[in-house]
Amino acid sequence: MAATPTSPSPPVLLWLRRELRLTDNPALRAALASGHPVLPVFVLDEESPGAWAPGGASRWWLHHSLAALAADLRRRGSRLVLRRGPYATVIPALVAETGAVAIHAGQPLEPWSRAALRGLAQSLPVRLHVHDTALLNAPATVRTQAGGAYGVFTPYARACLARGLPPPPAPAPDRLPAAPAIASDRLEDWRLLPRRPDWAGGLRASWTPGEAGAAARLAAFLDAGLDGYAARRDLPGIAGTSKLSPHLAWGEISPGAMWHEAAARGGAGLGVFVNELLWREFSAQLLWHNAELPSAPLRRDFAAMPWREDAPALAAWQRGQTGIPIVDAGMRELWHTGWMHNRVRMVAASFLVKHLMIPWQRGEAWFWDTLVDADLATNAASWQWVAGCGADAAPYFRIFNPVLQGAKFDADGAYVRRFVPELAALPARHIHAPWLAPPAALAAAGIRLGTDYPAPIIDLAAGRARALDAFHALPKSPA
DNA sequence: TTTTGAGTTGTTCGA
DNA sequence: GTCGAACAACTCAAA
Repeated sequence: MAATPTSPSPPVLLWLRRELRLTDNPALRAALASGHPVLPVFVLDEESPGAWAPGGASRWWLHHSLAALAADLRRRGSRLVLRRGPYATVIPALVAETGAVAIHAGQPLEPWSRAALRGLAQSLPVRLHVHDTALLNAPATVRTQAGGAYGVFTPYARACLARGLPPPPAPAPDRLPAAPAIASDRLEDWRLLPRRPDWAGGLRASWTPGEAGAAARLAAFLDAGLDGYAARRDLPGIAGTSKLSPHLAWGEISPGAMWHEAAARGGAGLGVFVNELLWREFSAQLLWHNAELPSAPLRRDFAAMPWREDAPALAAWQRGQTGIPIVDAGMRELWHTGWMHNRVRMVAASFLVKHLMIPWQRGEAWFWDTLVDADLATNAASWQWVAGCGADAAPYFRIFNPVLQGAKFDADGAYVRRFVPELAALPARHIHAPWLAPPAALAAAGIRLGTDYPAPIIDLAAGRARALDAFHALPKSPA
């Protein structure tokens, strides 16, 4: 046989987006199974039509997650390629540049990403294989007996639980067959990290982005045991939640792996913990079936709601200067750490949309920018739920009283003290309503209301009454 | 097709 | 201080 120059075997592209992990990654496994060299790529797309570009906190997270992933790949003889631009131009260019014979990607859940992939599937000269990487159950596969999509959580969860445990997570490969080297952007050049000012100090102190950080977080959470989870997860002053949400948001860990490890440990809180995973999936399938979820109320009659645009009140809420301690503590926790305890999210969100009657989309946008766990589906579905216009929404009269919520879930005031230090010296019985504290108590704590800490920007009872009136005035039953 | 039971997370008021 | 009822009506999901 005549000697012919051997051309390098053409690669397959492993297109990673929100599955920044090597463990339990169906797209990676399929790419490896193809027998071709695997070229992992991440494309930062902030330009596709309708794109929700990552917010500030998410960009910080993404930078460190990509750095961790690149290191994990290097250790396995591979190299992560970074490119920036619209999927519709960057992906075809990568195919042409590398001679790739196929692409393996995760199934996107955001409407704009789905649209981009649909277009690519039509136009690419090679096959685009899409794998379910983000959810326990692909949205299209969970249907009511009538064939429709679920709009109520409990029956949705029942249907998911009937399927039982997902398959065990696949381990990360030891090595990836290297593809020919091509140019990559430098991560630093993407300028995902804040500078001038560098506001990320609290984030660095709170989080370890990346697959290893996710695994360590899960292990620490499960080491503490699931037994008290159902009650402890509601207390913002203690470490009672898993804090895995940002890792899940970027796919550094799979929900299936979380379920498996939690089930292996067992504990009375297991069911509640799995339900939290299913809430994430419920939101994802709501977005899957309602592309307008992030912008328009699911219940159309809410279009008539007399929302108030109130820039000063919105700014006070964003900065944690409303004069309502539990709200301000939550908003400051968010600002400093990129995360807010779930219970406090509900209270702070309810205060914005009910007491202040500011459109839920303003809160959604702020959370999108400041949360390290920002997820399009969860964020939109949760804000709509609080506002009362979402799926399975709270009854209109369910308006959180932030004073009662504080007294109930932060009884000793530890949470408020941590994030609103100017109130730290107030005794617990006054800390959630300093405007009701006797002047002597305020003086003893060194607090001048209106100077050291704001007076409430709204009378809680009046705000509640105004919201109830507005809900009553809504036209009944949508047209 | 009709019926039936149920629906994450709350607050207030009055007995 | 505690407890139960009221707060609307509607939609969903399954039998």
